[in-house]
Amino acid sequence: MSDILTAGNLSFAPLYKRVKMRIMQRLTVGEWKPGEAIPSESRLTEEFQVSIGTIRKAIDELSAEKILVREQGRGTFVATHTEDRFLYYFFRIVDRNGVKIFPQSHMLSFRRMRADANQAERLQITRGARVIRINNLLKLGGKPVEIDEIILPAERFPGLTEEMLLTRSSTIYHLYQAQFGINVIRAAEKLHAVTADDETARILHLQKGSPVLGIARVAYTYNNLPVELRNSYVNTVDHDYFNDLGKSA
Amino acid sequence: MSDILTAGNLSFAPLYKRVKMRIMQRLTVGEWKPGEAIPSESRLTEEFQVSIGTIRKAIDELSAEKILVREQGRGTFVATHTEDRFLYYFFRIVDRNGVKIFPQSHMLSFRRMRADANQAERLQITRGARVIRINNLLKLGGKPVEIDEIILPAERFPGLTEEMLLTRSSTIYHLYQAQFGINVIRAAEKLHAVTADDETARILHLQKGSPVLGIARVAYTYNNLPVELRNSYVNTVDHDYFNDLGKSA
DNA sequence: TAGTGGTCTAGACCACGTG
DNA sequence: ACGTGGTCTAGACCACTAC
Repeated sequence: MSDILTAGNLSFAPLYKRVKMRIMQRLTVGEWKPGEAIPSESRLTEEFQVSIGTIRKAIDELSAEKILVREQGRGTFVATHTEDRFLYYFFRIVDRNGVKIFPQSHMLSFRRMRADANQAERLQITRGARVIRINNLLKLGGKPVEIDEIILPAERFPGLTEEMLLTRSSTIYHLYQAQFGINVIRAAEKLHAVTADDETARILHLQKGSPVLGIARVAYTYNNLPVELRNSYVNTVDHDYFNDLGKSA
Repeated sequence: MSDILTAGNLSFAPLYKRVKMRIMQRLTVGEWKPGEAIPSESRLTEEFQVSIGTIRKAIDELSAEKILVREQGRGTFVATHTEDRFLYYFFRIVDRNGVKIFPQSHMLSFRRMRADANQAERLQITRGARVIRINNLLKLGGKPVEIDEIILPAERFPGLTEEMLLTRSSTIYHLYQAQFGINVIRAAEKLHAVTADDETARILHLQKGSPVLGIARVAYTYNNLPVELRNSYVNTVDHDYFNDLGKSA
């Protein structure tokens, strides 16, 4: 990703890269929304006045980046945060047998506050800007496994209420998308082992002073724009964080 | 990867998939060795009697999987374990500022032994088969950060000696490749937080009972064949394990 | 049956690295 | 100057989905 495109200059980029960027632009402004089909390849040829091979190469890259999803015989769709996609890309906790199950989320608190220096820097907003802090407990198979502290820039989530989070039926990333048009497509995580503080230990049913896996995440939407901060602590007594290195998928 | 191909049946797979598999076959048997150039695309056209577009699509996938590396104007090469590649794909530890530096490895022990049930299962060998156990200490900027226990199936590493490991000048994956023709292309890791045992704490300059990040890795070569087991413990006081979710690269 | 994405071909021209 | 991979085109046919 770190090439001429992220640098902003695409005047001299290959045609298919420019087509790709024009498609991304239209996704960014919400012309084609998550779940919807984009125009067919042959229609895009007319629109962009390039050959179908060039269109295909642009879409190839976008679908490799999980921004678009192709379905033979049906069309090409803007990626949505279905449970599958969430489990596959953004939730890495597995049980001792390597099996991943869908977590149940329980909200512990919801509060509006101001960004401190660190949060502001990571979210690329000004210090003191309004943010929303959400604390969740995730259970797997009924057992408390992870606690999350989520920080959202309030400006990007206008009208977000506690009620909306309590009544949501699917993942929070799906809510960002459906309610605020924010499509999380990437996240960077830093993991470390720490001693659980007393409250964390209590909530995760661990003894005082137990080690937990800490995860600091920044989630991004199109154009590497940060939209969510998340600090998590995971009880890894019966679960692991799974990671596959060197895979393309 | 989990499609018709890994299932072994490729009679009805698309032509480019069959070409890809024929190329992989020749990599597996060592006809083209890491670092060497494979024949040019136009030469492969003659050899396989398919159009250049089909060859390109096959190579596209292999280079997306980091098995081949294209270099415009020069040719297409079998991927090698250079420092860059190692750092990028198989070494995830960064310092507090997110900067990755190349680790210095110090061998603590080298021993031949027999696989226990768990090792045998993960390496897909028979219980009691000969294995080699290597313990290394990794330092970053002179500070002890990670200890590794590496288990290798002896059969795949004939003639591996302590001496070879002590005198190697590059990464251990490079040694597997140069000395034994084994090219690690993928690894699966499970991470958890644990309390360091006393010896681990001592070696990593941690207080007794400190939390450390435990990593259990299985490394694979072509065709998902496991070739190395690795259990690591990382001092995450000044470092993190970095992971990028949802990226294609 | 019509429309979609998936495969495959054949050829032209460009950009790059090497001699 | 030559050979390499990179881009782009135009068209044919196949496989799948929906109506």
